[in-house]
Amino acid sequence: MRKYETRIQKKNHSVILDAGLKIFSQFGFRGSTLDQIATESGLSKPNILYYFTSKEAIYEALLSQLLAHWLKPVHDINPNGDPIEEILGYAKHKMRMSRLYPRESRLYANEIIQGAPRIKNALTGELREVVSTLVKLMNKWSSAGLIRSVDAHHLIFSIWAMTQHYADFDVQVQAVLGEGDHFPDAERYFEDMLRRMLTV
Amino acid sequence: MRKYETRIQKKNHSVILDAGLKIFSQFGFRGSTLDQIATESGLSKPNILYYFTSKEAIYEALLSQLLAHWLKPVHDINPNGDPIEEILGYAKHKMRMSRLYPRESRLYANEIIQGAPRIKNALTGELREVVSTLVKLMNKWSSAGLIRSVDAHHLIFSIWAMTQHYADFDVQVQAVLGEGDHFPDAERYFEDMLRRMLTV
DNA sequence: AAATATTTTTACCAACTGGTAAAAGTAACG
DNA sequence: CGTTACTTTTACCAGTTGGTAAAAATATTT
Repeated sequence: MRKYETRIQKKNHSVILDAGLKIFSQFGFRGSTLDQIATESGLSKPNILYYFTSKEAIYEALLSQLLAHWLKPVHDINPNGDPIEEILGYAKHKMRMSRLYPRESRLYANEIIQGAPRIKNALTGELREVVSTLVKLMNKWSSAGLIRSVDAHHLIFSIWAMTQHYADFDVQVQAVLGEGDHFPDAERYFEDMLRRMLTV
Repeated sequence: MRKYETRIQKKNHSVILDAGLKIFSQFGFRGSTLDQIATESGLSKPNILYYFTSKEAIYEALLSQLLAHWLKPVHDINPNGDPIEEILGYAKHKMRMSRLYPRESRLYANEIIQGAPRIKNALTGELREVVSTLVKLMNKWSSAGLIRSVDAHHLIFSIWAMTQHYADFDVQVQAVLGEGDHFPDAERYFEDMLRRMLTV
């Protein structure tokens, strides 16, 4: 018997996930085919099914990492730090993730737009929980007069909406502004917006 | 010979477009099938292809209305009106459209996320043009000291991002906030945000 | 180098896909 | 009511889809 995971397994596993990410993020689950993933990964279709039991298994392996990935920066928020800087830090972190991981963002967007059929439980579970905690913290801050009194839920939604927009609607942004990196300007605008919203 | 469009044609044409909107907005172009549209519309597949030459023709008929539809409220902006109220009016109008036409919003989102393969020309053409005009107007307003000086392009993006978020990510919003109509709160938050951003 | 475990390829398949041809059915006009 | 124009159904097809079985090829261990 061999070890649990061989070199080859480790490599092909990640090659397939990477190809899957590229294809699924572009076409959604139903619109993607194993043949596309096979071509993209340089492996044959049956070879892919040697590593993953099905097309769905690849997709779910990708999805399962996603939510945790997006929620990680929430946990970096320090309840004892300076409120405005903590929220701004979170927003900036999220924006940076949109720049660095646009495919992940689009995969998530596709899943949500299509009704989140395979992730709804995580949304009403983990996501709701995390948001609830964050909302309580923000409300505590605003009660203490440290930030302006705003609807914390919708503040969070606006952070998500803005940051994800630059990843998911990249084509549109590029069409309007021309090609190039527009994140620096976006970040400046966004920081200004949040400071205005939160400064008492 | 008959008239150009019979009753039956008119009805089935719209029945098919409505079914197509529902299916395409949920699965994107590649992920949708004629059989789904057939089932949804209550017509047989060949019958659908009697009214539209192909699956793509249905999709493009839907797309062709979309951009104009989204841009209509921009043209209601009155350059001689009160700047803040004009921008707010636009934002509110856009938000209302997200509530009333979530399927259209999702269809558009799907198309953009997937790289806008059949609409890119319209983005670099009409959309860019309209945005450019609006940006000039906003810059004039801020030069005249009527609104705060902000990056007009990113202000527009933030309006789009926020409004579309409530349509496209509806499942997520419902998962976090519970089921119900969250547009009133969203609109209140959004109005507050824009006033804060734009008031000198 | 033989034996064993792992990886890849080849050859398939049944279900589904977008689309067509032609016949049958229905509506409307004269 | 018969003719013509329009609509729908039936039967079909070639290409694609996710997936399998089994053999061939390659690594790894002993």
